[in-house]
Amino acid sequence: MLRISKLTDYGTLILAHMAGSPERMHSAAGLAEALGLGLPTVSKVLKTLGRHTLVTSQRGAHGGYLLSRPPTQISVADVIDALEDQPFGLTECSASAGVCGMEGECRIRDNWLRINGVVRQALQGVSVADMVHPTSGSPFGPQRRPSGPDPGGEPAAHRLHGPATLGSRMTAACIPAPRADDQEIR
Amino acid sequence: MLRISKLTDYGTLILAHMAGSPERMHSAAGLAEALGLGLPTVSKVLKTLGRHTLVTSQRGAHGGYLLSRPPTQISVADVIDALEDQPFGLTECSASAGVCGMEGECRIRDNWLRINGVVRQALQGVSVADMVHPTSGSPFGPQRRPSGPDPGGEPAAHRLHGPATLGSRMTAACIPAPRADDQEIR
DNA sequence: CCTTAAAAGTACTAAACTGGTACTGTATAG
DNA sequence: CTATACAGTACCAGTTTAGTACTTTTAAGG
Ligand code: FES
Ligand code: FES
Repeated sequence: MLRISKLTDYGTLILAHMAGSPERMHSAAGLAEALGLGLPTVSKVLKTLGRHTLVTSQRGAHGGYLLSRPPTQISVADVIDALEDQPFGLTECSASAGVCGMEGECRIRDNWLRINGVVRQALQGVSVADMVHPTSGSPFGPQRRPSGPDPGGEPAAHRLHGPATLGSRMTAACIPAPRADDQEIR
Repeated sequence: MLRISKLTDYGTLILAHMAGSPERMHSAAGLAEALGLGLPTVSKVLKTLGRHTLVTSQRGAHGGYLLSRPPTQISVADVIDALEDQPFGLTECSASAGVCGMEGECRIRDNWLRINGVVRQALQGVSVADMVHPTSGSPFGPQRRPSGPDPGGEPAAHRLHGPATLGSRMTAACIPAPRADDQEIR
């Protein structure tokens, strides 16, 4: 489906939120409350992020999570790497070597590898600090940005497909402008 | 998982194979045999591609499928659009408008839209004709190929002679160099 | 006509994956 | 010593994907 998983989406959301006050320690419960997500879910995501050293954790009373590096140094690609358990790549075959017996003769694998590379560059060019910005600044990846017109203007040439149901409340995750009662660890 | 679906992978594979002899009509059975995929599956993919006008079909005896435009004008993004039934976008929320009630206040949606744009550009920069090339040429189009006329006849005689052991089942899909007995419609 | 080849359409099922939850264990502040 | 908060594991239900089967329609050719 060419989508990141919801958990990964939550991850970027959480980190982006934390990037808003990088010095502070954030508890899982506080983040869950602030973002409108379930505590067990947030907890799960943070645990995984911790395992991949994107956040550090402090256990015990008044514990919580802290970004382990400046938010400008955490790219969306990092988040994906941490939360998606399969290696990066658009096709199974091009994601890792050795899974397919035909690698030697395959004529399209190289091309997938290159596509993967370009996509990854794009993802590496955006940090979670960029995400929290109101989109104005952060002119996006230093590299590779095709010199063409801004993709935002993409003509509506391609029709919408199916009804895109999925009527669940919040599909992905949102950063609802920080609330007053969001005090986290005080 | 940030993967395209297998069906989509098959689609690029099939189209890349057809791009090897763009003028010829290919039957679903012939393609299935040549690529080592199941006929019902190939059939399903081609039907969908037809519905999205990437290929045209001819029914009846000696029927088959034909690329509906020059292969240089069919991008990987087009294939994805055709075969993935959800609209393009890395997150559900950024893929289409109106699914999320928080669009107004969301502070990260814009950034996802931009990421989507960059990724899409990368995917649009590669045509199925590029895919069949031995990776040497085709320095990965900056973006949209000039929609001008296709450079005409373009040899397309990329006939590598290959053993094509075909025995092993492959995970994704491979282009095993075209075989001698791959005559399709004769 | 009649037969045969081939695509179109519909529907179903098994398997895999995802997302979410529960429960139990461990560390730390006060 | 107790309350708090993270860690790890396991499980389950819902969804999605991939593949198959069956029926119908179209066209060519004798
Ligand atoms: S979550 Fe839907 S727009 Fe931000
Ligand atoms: S299919 Fe695995 S390498 Fe081509």
